[in-house]
Formats: sequence, structure tokens, C-alpha cells
Amino acid sequence: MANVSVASVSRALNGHGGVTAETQKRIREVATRLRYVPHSAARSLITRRTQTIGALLPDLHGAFFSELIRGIDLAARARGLYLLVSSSHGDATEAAIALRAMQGRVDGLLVMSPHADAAFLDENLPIVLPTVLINSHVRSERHAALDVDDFGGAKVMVEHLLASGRKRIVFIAGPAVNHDVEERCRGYREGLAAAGLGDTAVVLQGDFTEESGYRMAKEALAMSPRPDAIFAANDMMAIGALSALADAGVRVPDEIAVTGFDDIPMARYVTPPLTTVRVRIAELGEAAMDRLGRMIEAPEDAAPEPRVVVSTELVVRASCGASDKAGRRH
Amino acid sequence: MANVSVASVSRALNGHGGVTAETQKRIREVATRLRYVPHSAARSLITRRTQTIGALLPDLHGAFFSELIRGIDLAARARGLYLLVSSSHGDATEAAIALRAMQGRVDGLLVMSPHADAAFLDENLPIVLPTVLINSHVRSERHAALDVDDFGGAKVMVEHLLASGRKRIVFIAGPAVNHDVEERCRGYREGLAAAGLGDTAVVLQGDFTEESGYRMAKEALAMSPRPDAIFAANDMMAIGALSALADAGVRVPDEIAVTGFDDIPMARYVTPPLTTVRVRIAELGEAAMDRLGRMIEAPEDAAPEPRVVVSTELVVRASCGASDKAGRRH
DNA sequence: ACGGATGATGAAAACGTTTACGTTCCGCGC
DNA sequence: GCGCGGAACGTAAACGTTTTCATCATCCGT
Repeated sequence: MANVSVASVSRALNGHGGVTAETQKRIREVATRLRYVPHSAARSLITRRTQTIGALLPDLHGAFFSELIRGIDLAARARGLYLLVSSSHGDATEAAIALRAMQGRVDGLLVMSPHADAAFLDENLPIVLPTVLINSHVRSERHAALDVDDFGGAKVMVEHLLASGRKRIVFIAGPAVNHDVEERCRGYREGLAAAGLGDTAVVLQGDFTEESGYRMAKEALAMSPRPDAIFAANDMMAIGALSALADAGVRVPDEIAVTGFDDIPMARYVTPPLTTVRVRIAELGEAAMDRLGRMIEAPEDAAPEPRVVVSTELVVRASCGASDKAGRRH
Repeated sequence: MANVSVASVSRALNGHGGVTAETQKRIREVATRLRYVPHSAARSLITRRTQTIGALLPDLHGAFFSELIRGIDLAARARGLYLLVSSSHGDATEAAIALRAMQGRVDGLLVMSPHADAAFLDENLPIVLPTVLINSHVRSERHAALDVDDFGGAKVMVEHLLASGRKRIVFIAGPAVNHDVEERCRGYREGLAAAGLGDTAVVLQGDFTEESGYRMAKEALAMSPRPDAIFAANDMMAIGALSALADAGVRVPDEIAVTGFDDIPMARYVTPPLTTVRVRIAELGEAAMDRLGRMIEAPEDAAPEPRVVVSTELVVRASCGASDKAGRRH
């Protein structure tokens, strides 16, 4: 249409030079007039690049994943990359299938797979594909990884509760095979141990749902001596615990303090507002994506920073009773 | 490796028949042993299918988009389709770029673009690509569309407030150029008009943020005569309004009822729990994806159902004072 | 035993790009 | 005037599949 070969069109549209400014202009004009859009499959067939990264997530439920995706998307679009999301991988085989299917479709992989162990990853992760593990308990030299400082956050929370006079702190854990839970629990135990109260540790088994928090709080109430603080491994369980205590007529924080983990948006709106540990989730996603982007651009980079930890932050509100000015919304 | 041609490999792996069961088995075995994964770009170069659908969203912030994506993902994975998300399209030009870039990359498009008008869509939407518009005010014959019944939901809410004795209901609107806002406002006016109270309509201008709800509620308090109900166009503004009333020492719902729209997860946890209109957002995403899937499979289908409306549901909690048993969490 | 139908398999084209390599043309220095 | 270098552009190969068509073997009916 512009009386040039396809080669010149390619050169003109990609700005690779080798064409006169005038012909380039002409080609561009014709291209927009014809609404020409390059066929990305053909392009990536030869360039071996898809300009897409894949995010493998266990689920899409709740504020956590929403924020994570937002952070990833933010960093991805800054680099001009597309985002392919794949979720709801209940078990390992399903995740393996998704992993295989992503292969060849993406330039890099962001994997958050709580149930993946090292063997699974070795088996299913393509070696050639740059990969960043998010909150994985796998410590592999072969893949980059980003973690939330669950341990530190939980430890600080316990220290705070102890400092404000609580003596008997019970911990409501989440699903058994979960890296975050393990780390938070470890932080809880370490916090107690550091104060010489290691033998007072009590861990109740929840599953991250509000309902399990409700149940476990009821159990905690039945204990003797009764605890004076409940530290839940996530905010939803803490909220469930608040309901349980409200139903039982137990005053929070006067009789029992309740704290959570994550600082989901809802945490500040419940009554009383929830003391919790803020995890900058979007930041985690962004950092992971940035890391992946760098790996894609410089594959030779000999993993100078194999493991990065995203810090957490104690957010004190009214539910722990430590601050009388907590709970403000504005 | 299996002593067969590439053609047989293709046939064996795709199960197209034309190969002996024995050779198929042999080929499959070799394939898994070699960890062979078909190059999707090459495949879609010839099949003209990418097995991917693109979702164009204005933003990724908040529970709404989280749920929407979840619904879309659910329906997409049920059909074996991948999901390419693209967000944060502040203005039309950015959306146009994203739209173009998606072209050739996806088999279908899910577009939620509040600021897109018919001209924009005609200009930028590829005619060949099946497209479903979500909550768009554009009524085009050329594209399928799915809407939330904002109008009906708002009308029902007003009727409920009137039925429970409220006389002066003010409405806090959202961003000016927003289809949902327009429809909700229309429902509000219609609800009042149907009761012969059309002239009592008062619309305050918010912007969907909690902070704007706070400000507008303050304004409402200053009005004379003072309203006895505040109906916000979304839950976040209603929550802001609750804060404002709490700060002003106004009792909810005794003195003023407050209601929202969306039924975000947080709505039931605020104090008092918020009466609102539930929008089954995940269902909306699922329905949109299903529709798109059908369009992709049967392109000849002459759009028998050009416009689908997803129904809404009144959720009565304590903040409107109409139900003394509202606010239960379990 | 032979022709033809059937079914498995291979050869090769096609998809739409990018890019290495030629070719042409122009200007310049000798 | 002639050769030469370089810029602009075209030619064609390559990417890895799918699919059409041809080929070949096998089996069946006569």
C-alpha cells in the first residue's frame, strides 16, 4: 500500500532505522489509515518475547490478592508488560497444569503457591523462565524470592502486647501448610520466649476464615486461666474473634485484647478498630514485578539479591487497649 | 525422537485422531520425557486463536474490581481461557492505547470503561473482535453489554426508606461522568417521584471516596429542614457519612438513616451495620465472561440478547432503622 | 490375485513477523 | 571516469505449529 516491502514496514514501525524519515512517515500514515496492528503471535514467534508476565496465584478472594495484583499491574504496566493472571489452584496438580500452560506464553513468572515445595518447583518450573517466588517457604538458589517479614511483624506484635501488660496471649493460627502462618507463629513463639514466657504459648488451629476465628475465640474463652489477649494470624479471624467476644459479653480490650495481621481495609472499621500488623501488599507485588523485570532484562545477572524481605509495620488501634487515641478514621 | 514427523506429533498431542493408539502413546511419552511444551505463539499464529481474553478495567482499587476479576477468572478458567488484565486507564487515550495493544493478543474483550462513549468505542474497538461491555452507558447494537440494575436497586432502596417512615432523603452522588451513578440517581429520583415526593429530591456531589461522603454528610446536616435519611451512591461514601454523623453526635439510625450501594464486605462490619444494595459483582463478571465465551464460539450468533441486566438485592441492616434484628453477623 | 477403499503417516505450505544478507543507487575521492 | 563506501530498500529465510494433500500399506470383496 505504501509501495514498500514488509521489511521496510517492520523497520519503520519499530523505529529500527534504515529507512528515510520520509518513507517512515508515509508508512506510518498508511498503517494508521488501515488500522494496521501487528500480529503479536507472529512477532513473538520470532523474537521469542511475549511482553507478558504470568502471575500464578492460589486464589483471588479477598483484599490481599486484590492488592497484590494491583501492585503487580502497576509495576508491569510501567515496564510495558502485560499481565496474565491464573488463579484458583486448589492443589498441586492443578498448579502444575497452569504452570505448564503458561510456558511459552510469558516472559517471566510470578509464583505464589503456598503448597509448593522445592520438589514441586524443580519438577514444574521451567528452568529457562525467570521466576520470582512470593511468600514461598522454599529456599532455592535457583529462583529469586520475595517475602513478607511475617516473623518480625508477629514478634513486634507480641512484644507490644506484653509491654502493655498482657500476660496470657493465645495465638490463632491459619491453615497448616502455609508459609506465612508458620512464620507468624514462629514470631509469636519467639516473642514470648524472648520475654521468658515461652511456656505460655498456646496455638489454636484456625483456617484464616472469620468463622474459624469465631470458634477459636470461644475455645479461648473456655480456657483456664482465661487469656487476656488473642492474637490472630490474620485480620478476618481477629474479626471473627471480636464477634465471639461480643456475643459472649466480654469487653474488648478491657478484658481481652484482640489483634490481627494484614491490616485489611476493614480492620479500621470494625468495633473496636483492630490493632494489627500492616503488610504493604501492593508494595510486595510491585517489588516482585520489578525484580522479575530486571531478571528478564538481564538474564545474566547472577542473582545478586536472591531473597528480599518486605517489612511490616505495627498499627495500633483500639482493640489492644494500648492507645486511647487509637481508632481515628481521619 | 519418536521416529515420527511433526505432523504426527501434532495429531497425537491434540488428539485429532489419524494416528494409531500405540504411536500416540509413544509420542506422548516422549513428549513428557522431553518436557515438551507447544509454542503457543506459533500455534496461535496459524489457528488465529490465542485462548486468551482481555479485560480492560479503569482501575484495580477496591473490592469491586477484585470481585469482578474473580468472577471473570472463574468463568474463563471453566472454558480453558486465559485472562489478560489491563487497568488504570485514567483517560480515553490511555484506554485507546491499551485497546490497540490488546488487539491480536486476545480472542475477545471485556471492556469496563466508564468514560467511553459510542464514538470512542467505534473508533477504537476492533470490529472483528467479540466484545462485551460492562456497565457502559453506550447502547450500541454492535456490541453486547451487561449492566447492573442500578436503577432498580436505587428505586427499591428509596421505597424502603419511605416505607419505614423517612420523609427527607438526600442522595450523595458519585463522579459526574459515570453510568452507575447516573442510573442510581435516576432510580432515586424515580423512587421519590413515584411517591409524589419528586420535588424533595436533593443530590449532593460526591466522588465515591469515603472522604467525600464525610463532607457531604456534613453538608446534609447543615441543611434545613434536616434530612432524616442519607442515601449514598456507594458504600464507601455511606461509611464516610457514618463517621461524619458519629463525629457530630447524631444517632444512626434514630435521627438519620444512612444507606449505601454495593454491599462491599466491609458494609456489615461498620457500626451500625450498613443497609445497602447488594450487587453480585462476581456474578456480573461471570455472566460477562460467559457471554463473551459464547460469542467467541459462535461468532455467527446474531446477538439474540444484546443487553443483559444483573439484578440487585436490598440488604437491610441496622443503619436504616427498619429492622431490629439486622446487623447479625452469623 | 487384483482393484479399491480405508486408515496411518509424511511432505510441504501457510500463518505474519523480524532480520541477515543482497542489491541498487548515490555521492565522493582518486 | 572509475571504483568504492554507505545508505535505503528488497529478498528470503526463519520461527514452530496446524492442516491439506499425497503416499503408502493393509485389508476386503470379488
